[in-house]
Amino acid sequence: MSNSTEKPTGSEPAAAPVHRHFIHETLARDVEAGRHGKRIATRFPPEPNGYLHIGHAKSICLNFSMAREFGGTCNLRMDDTNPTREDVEYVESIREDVRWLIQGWADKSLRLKKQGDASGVGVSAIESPGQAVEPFYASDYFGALYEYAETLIRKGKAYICDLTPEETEKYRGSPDVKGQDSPYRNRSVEENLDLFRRMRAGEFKDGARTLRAKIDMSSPNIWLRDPVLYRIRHAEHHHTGRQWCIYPMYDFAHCLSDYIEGITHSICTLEFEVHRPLYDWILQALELPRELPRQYEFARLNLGYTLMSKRKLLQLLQENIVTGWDDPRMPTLSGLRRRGFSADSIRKFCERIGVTKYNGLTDASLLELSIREDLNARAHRVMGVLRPLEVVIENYPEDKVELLEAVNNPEDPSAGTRQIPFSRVLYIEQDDFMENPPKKFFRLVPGGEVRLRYAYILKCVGVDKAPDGRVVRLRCTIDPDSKSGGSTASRKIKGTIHWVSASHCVQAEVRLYDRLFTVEEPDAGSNPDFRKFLNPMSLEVLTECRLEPRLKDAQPGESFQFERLGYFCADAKDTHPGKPVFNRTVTLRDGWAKEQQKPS
RNA sequence: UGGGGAUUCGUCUAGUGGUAGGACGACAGACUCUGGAUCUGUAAGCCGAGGUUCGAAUCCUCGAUCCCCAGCCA
Repeated sequence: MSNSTEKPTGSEPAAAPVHRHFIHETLARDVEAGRHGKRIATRFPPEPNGYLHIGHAKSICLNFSMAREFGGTCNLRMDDTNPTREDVEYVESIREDVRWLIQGWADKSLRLKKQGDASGVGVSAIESPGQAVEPFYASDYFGALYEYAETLIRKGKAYICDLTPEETEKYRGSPDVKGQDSPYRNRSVEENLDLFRRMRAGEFKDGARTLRAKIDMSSPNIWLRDPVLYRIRHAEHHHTGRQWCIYPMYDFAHCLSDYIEGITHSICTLEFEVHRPLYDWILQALELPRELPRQYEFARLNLGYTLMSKRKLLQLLQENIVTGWDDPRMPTLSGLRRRGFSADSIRKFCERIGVTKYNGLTDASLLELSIREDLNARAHRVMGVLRPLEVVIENYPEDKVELLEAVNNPEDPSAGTRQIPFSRVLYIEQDDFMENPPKKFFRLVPGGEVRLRYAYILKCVGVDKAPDGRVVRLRCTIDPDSKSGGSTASRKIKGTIHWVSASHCVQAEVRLYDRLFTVEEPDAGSNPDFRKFLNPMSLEVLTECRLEPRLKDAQPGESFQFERLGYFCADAKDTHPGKPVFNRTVTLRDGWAKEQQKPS
């Protein structure tokens, strides 16, 4: 929340935060009006058919922040009504990702349920330690849902339809052509009940019949043209096994799951706006005793240079374009985590982008800002040379080693200092030396000087080349009085570069990640093949990197700033004791790169 | 051309009849032993046309453009 813009009245402090998005305002109004006994209960209802991505994070943050703000609850619920696409692998990843994202922030609002309980009553996971808990499952309510369906039949508000899928489509009409009533629309309650029970008993094949709501085939809203409520699927369900061969559709299951769990505000994305009349119709048709939940819609996240559809992300994986759901180039929470994004930075990002009904395209720089901001404050600075160029200091004794003091984080004095070894042979970055430098290049050039970070001023006195002309070694000298903190240390030198001592450094693999696509909207347009826009440079693996000694002990997942280069984290999977592998999370802002891009 | 939504700097977002503000990005400068961080400054916007009003981003009318809906997916 930003600060109030209101002027203080008298000696009173400024008023409470004023920037509230429309969902927040709705909830505040409902609490004010005493709806639901002033209670707020939201839910995050992913379908376990893929991994959670940054778009889900927006929804998670929204739902949990509302629960948090109003002292309410937020249920984690698997929206698992389609057995053919769902899997326990996804259930587990979703649990982990949600927990990771909200940990220490909204975990008090999180509601799970006692293992095996199907009542829809939640428990606080952190307030009931030791208790076996699990997410809510829409599939836990299949029994209750079935009863509601029979109730609807008895009320004459639903019927069994024998139309084939193709016929059903034809009868439905099109947006500007009214539908026609199904010939089975006026079956008796008794016949409907009998048929429905036999559907459940497994007497019919997949697709042979459906249960449909009896609403209005001439409605301008297609979702009100007798929508299918139940379909036959002889399939094993990841949570209910072989217990059922009929499964409820989303529209039937979702509103009722909300009702069963006592959800007050059912927040979803814009594409469900046209379903809202159906959400309300089902709940009202059942004439339920308790106050009903209501659905609200917000715009899903679109982020530049990436994809935000589970189907397309799965395609990337199946075509081996990425290595898995947690490939650091993926916009999944597991991918971002592995890339080095903190939960904090993602929450900050979600707060920054706001919540509206405008379907926009969020600039990727906003996400980069969030992680840079976070890591700038927290990450320890280290020196690492990605593409080494050997430097021999001719006026430095061969057997001498000095330990130089370096600060761990200039943004945080409490992070302390460390000692780094300096010796006659060093590595510097190939990019930090140029024989024929362009204007404004102020690093090392033949005959020129540069400051070695935390060490001496270095002068290049000779360049050794391979037969092919490639520079293989720099012969240099140091100004012995120029040691950081020394007598002539304050001599002004334009450039400062990083380095490592050749005999002390650790060799490591570093993976340089870049955006996955070359265009902002790889899936824009009617039928685009987003693979055409894959960025061939989205991953570059460097195996000859030389890092300062302390990095040998980097812990999996630990983040650092490699000075002048960017933020890197030790890969959680491939880092082994003494043998780290680093992922570049994000580069530092690079004024030099910008300078180079300028036309001239 | 049926229905449902949306439209404010390049991007995201405030504003609810009374000076269009913030953030990112861009640009310029200061500072800097990270071309980082930090600081300062600059440019940049109400989809359009009418109307109501002393006064309109805001209210009314008519247009324009974009998104969503014709799964027995969610």
